[in-house]
Amino acid sequence: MASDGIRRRRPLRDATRLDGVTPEQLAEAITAALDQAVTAGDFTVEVPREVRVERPRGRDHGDWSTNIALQLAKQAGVPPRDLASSLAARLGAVEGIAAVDVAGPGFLNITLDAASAGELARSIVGAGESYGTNQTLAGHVINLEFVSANPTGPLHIGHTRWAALGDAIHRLLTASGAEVTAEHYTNDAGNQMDLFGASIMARATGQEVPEGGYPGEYVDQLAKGVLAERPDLLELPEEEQVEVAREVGYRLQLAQMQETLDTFNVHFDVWFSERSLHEGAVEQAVERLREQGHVYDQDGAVWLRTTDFGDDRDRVLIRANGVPTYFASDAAYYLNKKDRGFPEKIYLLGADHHGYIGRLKAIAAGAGDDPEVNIEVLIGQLITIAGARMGKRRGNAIYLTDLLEWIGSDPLRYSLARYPADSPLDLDGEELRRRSNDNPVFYVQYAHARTCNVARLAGEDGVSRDDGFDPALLTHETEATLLAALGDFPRVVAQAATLREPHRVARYLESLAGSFHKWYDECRVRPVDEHEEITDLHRTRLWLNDATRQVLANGLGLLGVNAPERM
RNA sequence: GCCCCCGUAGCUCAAUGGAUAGAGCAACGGCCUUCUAAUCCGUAGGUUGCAGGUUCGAGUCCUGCCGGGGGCGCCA
Repeated sequence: MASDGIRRRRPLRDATRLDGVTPEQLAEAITAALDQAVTAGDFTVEVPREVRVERPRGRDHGDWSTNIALQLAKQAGVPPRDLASSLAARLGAVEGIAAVDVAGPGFLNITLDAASAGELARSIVGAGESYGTNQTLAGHVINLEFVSANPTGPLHIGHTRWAALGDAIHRLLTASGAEVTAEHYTNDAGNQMDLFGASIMARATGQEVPEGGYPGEYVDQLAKGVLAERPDLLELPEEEQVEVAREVGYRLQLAQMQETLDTFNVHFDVWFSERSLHEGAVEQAVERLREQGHVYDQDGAVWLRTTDFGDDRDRVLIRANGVPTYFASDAAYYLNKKDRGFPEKIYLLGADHHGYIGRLKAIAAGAGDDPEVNIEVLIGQLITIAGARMGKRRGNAIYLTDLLEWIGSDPLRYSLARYPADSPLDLDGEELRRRSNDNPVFYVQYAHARTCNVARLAGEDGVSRDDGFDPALLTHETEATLLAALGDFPRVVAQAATLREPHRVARYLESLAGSFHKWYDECRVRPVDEHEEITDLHRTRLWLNDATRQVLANGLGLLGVNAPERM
């Protein structure tokens, strides 16, 4: 809010309703009404600690509704509609509530008066970027791991969905008060790295890549890069050649991955190297699990008895040849996260890794943790993007860089964040490319650009928020709808964070953009021409316009999508 | 064989156990000397795979089938 020292016209009246009527206040009012009804002897019931207020689908059911009467009717031994009527009579007297209706089997539909509802516009503008943040997950300390690619090639379509969703979940959890570390586990140890080095070396000398190596065209580029950095490569002793190719190639490839993710607006706090676990941590992890009594030796190998914790078979930690398995690294990594002080560890894995859940939980249990509390695995179905060009590249891989060039970061991120992770997805690439309302991202972005345009032109006309605000003027049906949508945002954020479902934010934004466009169509913010006097109606609508801009921007920000000022 | 996910409009997908199951695309029809027509308004489109069960109420939860996808290495 402006702090220009100028007194506003209605400080006294507005001061009594600074935040409008929030869902939380409504819930409290309902609880109070229940208490009063019980005290008055209307019925006897145990008043629940928390009453839920929800936004009905349609405006004809009011601004907010609650099913509390339906829930308590049985216990109270009173017909639900009677119980609802008792509450309605008491709620109707609450300041800011214009009407309370009993509907259907016993729903309570609550309609706010325009002034109370309209106060929200000013609250949102005042809160700015912080509107929507909440404390639902306060106190949660979370390690969020996603993507976790091998650094032996470019990120491909399989990583893309998790990059978009993981980053959005990171933002959602943080916005809901959790302390989150976004982490990428780089699988830079093991046999595949040697194959990677050998593949680069082969291409550097014009040979075919070895059996099981990496055939992609990018390996040629890496070979050139390695040669540019190490012109002496081919003069080195043969054993050193592969090692140098591997290490320099690794560095180049990792840098490229990081650059691509940066372009995709995906950010990690920690890039964790698997190698760092092979300097003692893996052995220590095996010993720690052995001390807990879950490790045994058989056939020359070292096993973890994961069947004790629900896995369908035991797993090898150290092979008979003395080399630790990938699973052993995972165990060490888990203990490392635990030691670094993360009670909650969230893993985002592709559907092809779902067999890993049992093993990860066994590790947690074996380490003395509670798998149901300390581990959360989100499994995402794989996606296909029809029309994606893959013919040119060997290996039929679709790379994230291709998708970024072809579709663009915003439409790609938005499209991936728009669907729940566990639904299989088949997107049409050409549809995502089109700069039209075929793609909902432009619908939402256009709404944002429109709010910016309105604000800019209104400013040129001399309409200023600071000159007046009278929420009682926001009486149009589309204004009530828009305000109700704006008020729902914090709950949507909290729910999306709790359920780890960013698509709820996207769907919400589409609905909000729709409410805005309809309002824009019906209600003018600016004077029609220079002869029309500027009134509080113009100014108050500008508040509402700017509040909408803020929520659209905040919501798009949670998805890692830009909010353009012009389109 | 065992385990996980999915099945909703012609297509891609929504819907904290709630009211008349919703959007977009595709189809058809209306509004541009307009605060930006990437907007808005309207028409049409459904036995939520099938059969039971749980309850005031089920697309949602439970059981069994049918169909699609994925997973079940001393690979990573």
